[in-house]
Parts: sequence; C-alpha cells; structure tokens
Amino acid sequence: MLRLHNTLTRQKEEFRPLDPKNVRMYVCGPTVYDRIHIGNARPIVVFDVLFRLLRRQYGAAQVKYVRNITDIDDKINNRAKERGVAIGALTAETTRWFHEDIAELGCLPPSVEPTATGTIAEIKAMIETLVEKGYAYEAQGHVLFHVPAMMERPPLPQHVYGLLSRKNRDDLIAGARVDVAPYKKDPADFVLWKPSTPDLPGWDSPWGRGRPGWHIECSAMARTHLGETFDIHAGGLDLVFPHHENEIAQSECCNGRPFVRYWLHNGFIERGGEKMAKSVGNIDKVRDLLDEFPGEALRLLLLKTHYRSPLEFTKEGLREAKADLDYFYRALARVANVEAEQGVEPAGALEALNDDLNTAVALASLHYNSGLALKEDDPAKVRAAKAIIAAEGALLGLLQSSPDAWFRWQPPKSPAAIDEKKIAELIDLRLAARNAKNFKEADRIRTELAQQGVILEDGPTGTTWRRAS
RNA sequence: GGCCCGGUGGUCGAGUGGUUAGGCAGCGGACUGCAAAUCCGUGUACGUCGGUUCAAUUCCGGCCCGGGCCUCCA
Repeated sequence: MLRLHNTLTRQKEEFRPLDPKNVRMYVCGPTVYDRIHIGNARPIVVFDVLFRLLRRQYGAAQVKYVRNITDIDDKINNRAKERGVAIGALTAETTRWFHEDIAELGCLPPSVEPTATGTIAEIKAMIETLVEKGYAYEAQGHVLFHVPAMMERPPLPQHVYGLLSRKNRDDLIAGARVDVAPYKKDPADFVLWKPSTPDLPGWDSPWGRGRPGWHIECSAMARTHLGETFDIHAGGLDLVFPHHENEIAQSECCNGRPFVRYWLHNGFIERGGEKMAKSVGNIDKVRDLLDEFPGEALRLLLLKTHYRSPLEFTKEGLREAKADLDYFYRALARVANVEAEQGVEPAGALEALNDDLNTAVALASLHYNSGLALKEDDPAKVRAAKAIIAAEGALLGLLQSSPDAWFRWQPPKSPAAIDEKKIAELIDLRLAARNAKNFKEADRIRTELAQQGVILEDGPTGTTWRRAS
C-alpha cells in the first residue's frame, strides 16, 4: 500500500485513488524561457518515479500524468526582447531543450503536456464563472480573485483560503514586502487576467485584450485534462504559496468541488547552504552538467536523497553517483550472459517507494542485489539477482543502458582522444607482450592508454577496457 | 514580525521508544606479473538543556544554529 506525505495534513496518508481505473496526477512544469537547472529537474525526476510506481500498481493505461508548459509570462517576454527573437520561437526552442534535458535524465513523457496558450478558452471560461459567482471582480482591465469573498463564502465547508500553506490573510498582509497594487480591493487579492499591450501576446476577452495571470492556467489545464477533482498535484516546495494556494482557491470557488486530494512538494536543491535559484545566482544548468556527466548519474544523485529533504548539490556528489552506477553496471556485466529469473518482484525497492517514495532505501536494495550479482556463484541466486536489479532499475528509471555503453561513455563535448579500433589494437599488442613475459612493454601500453583516459582490466575471460571518469 | 521545515558517525544519507540502515572515503587482508575491479574484515553517531518513561537519537517543552515561504522562484 502506497503512503504519501500530503502537504495538506503534513502527514503520511494512505493513497487511495478516486478511481483506480483512472489515476490522475499533475506536476507543475517549466516556464519556458531558459534551460532548466538541476533544481528545476528535481520534481521532474522524483515525480517520474511516482509515475512509474503508479503505473506499476494500477497499470500503465490507468494512470494519467499531466505536466504543463507555461509559455506566456513576463520573463518570456523580457527574454525574447533581450535576445531579439520572436516569443513563439523562444518558447518553442526552450521547450525542445527542456525535452532533451529531461530525456537524458531518464524521465518518461507525461500523458499530456498542455500549454497555457493552448488553454486560453478554458481559462477565460473559469474566470467568467468566478466573476459570476462573486469570487472575482474587474478593475482597470484586470480581473482579480477576491480572497475575502472566499473567506466569507467558502466553496466547501472548512475550505478557506490558506488551508494548504497554513497562512491567514492577516499574516500575509502583515508580512507583505511588496506594495499593494492600487486596483486591488484587498491586499491578498491576486490577478486572474491582466491587460496586454499591442506588442505583446494577448487575447480578446470580456475584460479587454489581455492574458492570463500565472495561477489560473494550471487550474484550467488541470480541469481540462484531469477533471474538477483529481488525485495528486505535485511541485516544488516554493509553489505551496502562493501558486498552489491560489490554484485551490480558484478551482474550488469555480467548480464548487474539492480540487486535489494529495499535495506533494519536493525540497530544494541547495548550493552553499542556500536554495539554488536564479535570483541567488548559484544555479547549475542541467545541460552544463550533462556535458561532464552521464544523465543517469544526475538522476541517481537526485534519487539518493529523499525528495522532501534538502539536497546540497556538489560535483563530488555527482562523481559519487557515477561511481555507484559503475558498481551496478559491473554487476550487470558479470551476469550479462545469465538468463534472468522470470516473474521476480522488485520487492525491496517497491516496499521502500511505497513509503512516501523512499528512494534512498530503494537504492540500498539495489546495492544489496548488485552485491549478490557480483559475488554469488549459485546460478539460481544469480538469476534472481539479475531479475531484481532489472526490475528495481526499471522502477527507479535507472540501469536502462548496457554495461558496455555505460563504461564507454565520454563527455559529449570532448571527443575521444583515441578510438575503439586503436584501443583494440593496443590491447592485442599488450597481450602479445604479456604472453612473451615482456611486462615492461605491457605496462608501457597500459600507461599509454591510461594517459588517453582508458583503463584496462585483466579478467579471466580476457582484457576489457573502460573510460576513466 | 508571522508561518513552516530541518540539525544523525570523516562524509553523503535512511530510520527507529529498547536489537546492524546503506553508500562513499579511510585502514587491514585476499586476489593480481603490475594494475583495475571484486571479495573479506574494520567505525556504536544522532545540536543543546530540561520533561515524560523501566528505557529517548526517536515523544513533549525551552534554547541555539541553519534553511524556506510571506515577491518571481522547482
């Protein structure tokens, strides 16, 4: 039985989908104006594991995973202007980069990937309903959600504003660090629709030409693809307030139904003890890291820490993740010609993941079984270990490559100093030298290859090689 | 100021009211022509002060420290 930590209750709860034939999850996707950094990648990767787990539990066809692309935003407009490119070109290119990057991190594509600009009609419909119901008002070309209206007339019993983030309106106002816009009736009100200028993207609406505010798009995309109430909504911890709080307000006031049953939030990647963020200037872009390390090492690094804990990012940690994978792949290499046992359950990893996605404990199981694959001689145990490694790897989205490919990986931007044919020739020469007991020459060749980043390993079945880290 | 979250051995990192997490690094050994890899052995930690308890790292409270949200942010 899967248990998940629900931000609504701050407790682990048993996960029971509304409809086991249609399990629905939504993850907040990127605003497409720049390459993602490793912090942005964390929710994509950890909730990819959740997606895999749910698919295994309920069947791949029974799980619907929606992850949006936010392609209308001030940051996008500004970046396009800076770079002198069309907004549509910028968002298309950035979306492509995003897909490339997360594919290298081993993430499955979501079932649906809607865009904000593709959901304008639905957004406008929701805003109209909110105005009709008296939860929103128009002011100077803006439409604003009126927080006091929700306080006075909760759409559902107990569903007042601040339920998720545990903030109340007075606290928010007391802590406000930003001037309140003059057209707001209440300082806590937030924008659903705002006017646009002729040079920027905009759509006609009952309130004039404009564009959606940030929060409403997710409400609209979620409702369109998952319905008024669905199971899981996930994202980074920084989205709890205001983004998710506002989504709840809009959706529940509009629909008159509960919005989301389980809210999941991942902790931050940190660098130097601080949250990794563009505004802090301590980001590492996924693309830059992929130039130095295999994507799988990045993925493993993200899974070595429980998703709700902070994760201090270092290159050293990334090197360790790569070394962990070396071990797993060595185990797979040893059992390459063994036929895996059929019908084996990835029991260790499954049990761990069912406990609020405890990937760290799941990985301990992978280590244990890799150890078995490396040292066991009993054929039955080896066959079982191979099957478990494969199954646990699939659940975690790891070990989908071949050992050969893994050990011969090299940074994409630094092409091989030496090609595989040349390596094979040198290995043959060294073998001849060894057979002639000319160890001096054999060692010279070993050293020569080492200088080219190639490490030789003499085994019972001959000499193999791998690229140094 | 308000509201959250966290402080685990050299390091990373799980977890638990009383019995081993695990990984990495280190050290010792085996294996190897030399290596690499692998294997075996090896480390009794839980911010601080109180409280509850037969028993607390684990529950409660104070304190210290760190981080986050309250503004765009994964």
